[in-house]
Amino acid sequence: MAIDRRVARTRETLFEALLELIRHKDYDAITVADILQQADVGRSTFYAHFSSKDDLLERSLERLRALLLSAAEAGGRDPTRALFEHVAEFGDIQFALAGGRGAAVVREAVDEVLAGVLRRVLPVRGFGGFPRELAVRHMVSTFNTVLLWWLDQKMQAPAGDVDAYFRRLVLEGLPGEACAPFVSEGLESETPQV
Amino acid sequence: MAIDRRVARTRETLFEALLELIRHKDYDAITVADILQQADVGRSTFYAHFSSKDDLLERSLERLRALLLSAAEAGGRDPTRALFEHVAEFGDIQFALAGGRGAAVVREAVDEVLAGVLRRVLPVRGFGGFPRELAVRHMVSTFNTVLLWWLDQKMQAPAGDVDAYFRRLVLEGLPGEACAPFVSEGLESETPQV
DNA sequence: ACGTTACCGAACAACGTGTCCGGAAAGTTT
DNA sequence: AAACTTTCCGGACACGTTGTTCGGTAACGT
Repeated sequence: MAIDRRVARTRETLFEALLELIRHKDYDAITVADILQQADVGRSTFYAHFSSKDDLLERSLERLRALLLSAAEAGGRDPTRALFEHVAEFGDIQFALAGGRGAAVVREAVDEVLAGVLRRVLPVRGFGGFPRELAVRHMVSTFNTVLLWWLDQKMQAPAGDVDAYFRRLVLEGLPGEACAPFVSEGLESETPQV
Repeated sequence: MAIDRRVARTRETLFEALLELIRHKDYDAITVADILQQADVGRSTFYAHFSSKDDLLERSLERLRALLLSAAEAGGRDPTRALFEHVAEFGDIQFALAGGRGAAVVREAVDEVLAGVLRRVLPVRGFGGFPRELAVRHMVSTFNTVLLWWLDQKMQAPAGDVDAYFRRLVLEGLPGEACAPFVSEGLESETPQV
């Protein structure tokens, strides 16, 4: 007994309705009624599948997570570049998600995925004095920063260049002269070993 | 004619009531009625001063912004260290703000303050191939990452060490060997000049 | 063709929001 | 201290959103 076509169709419709609405409205400003109208679905039907608007969003993010994970794994030794390229394909969707408050939720999802991948892949020790957790978080936040900057630039640069930016930021940082006078002192000071 | 003491007292009470509630509850889950009860203030009085709960939050953040700005400026050539030290003083408040969803709003405020300071201080060009905006964002997000990591660690390390971490991440990045195999290829590849 | 399951649509209570008002209380001015 | 001004209270109100319920109808699976 396979899944009833109706439930599959209804859920799919609701997923896409939410995404479509997020494109134009802040997530917080979207009501269940809006979703129902967009999806042309009855109220009781909605609550038969999802317990709330947030529930619907979470299920949607599960799909996003699966998408990103498979993209990263398909990238082999170059997972971040694969992610950037993947974003380039589904650009308008991601771009829509980048604005407004709903972005925070999506950002967290991306964070979660990336952190999960990194924790699985990275060595336990050997971060040159940096706590492992801090190193992981730094890579994740840098990736997110580069990605959001790229989206705000409407993805003018090719994905490969963007990935190169990301790598340079993580591995080499910003050139010292450029950051003066903001980050001026303590350059040669010893870093604490924890 | 100075400001009526009552209005000053009422607003102050409401500010602190919101902060106190944020310590224990998610910002989204806090209702106006909660604030009224906590502050022992009438409903109509609340709306005489603030147009909504979000309005109250924004005004609260204005105070936070002023606080951070003065702290950063007082730090002279070492503004980030001054910020870390300031957070260490008012630790429990900041720590409370770090959890839950309300954190996103506060994070944005910190972002805004830092980005403003950076944009005022940093040179227009000379980022070694990095777009200026990307460089600014990277510094801001790295600062936020280090700060949040520190708070999650319950601020065990001294502020000076944390600031050193921040500097090293921005100026030198993570050691290459540590990041392999995640960031493995393209190390010596030329970086695009935009 | 049959039984099963999902959908609709309307109604419902519960809750939160923002506004309005008259009377009481605290502040300010002379 | 008295008169004047402003704020506060607290209760009531209309409104929108949420999540649930139920009988009738349509679509599905076998």
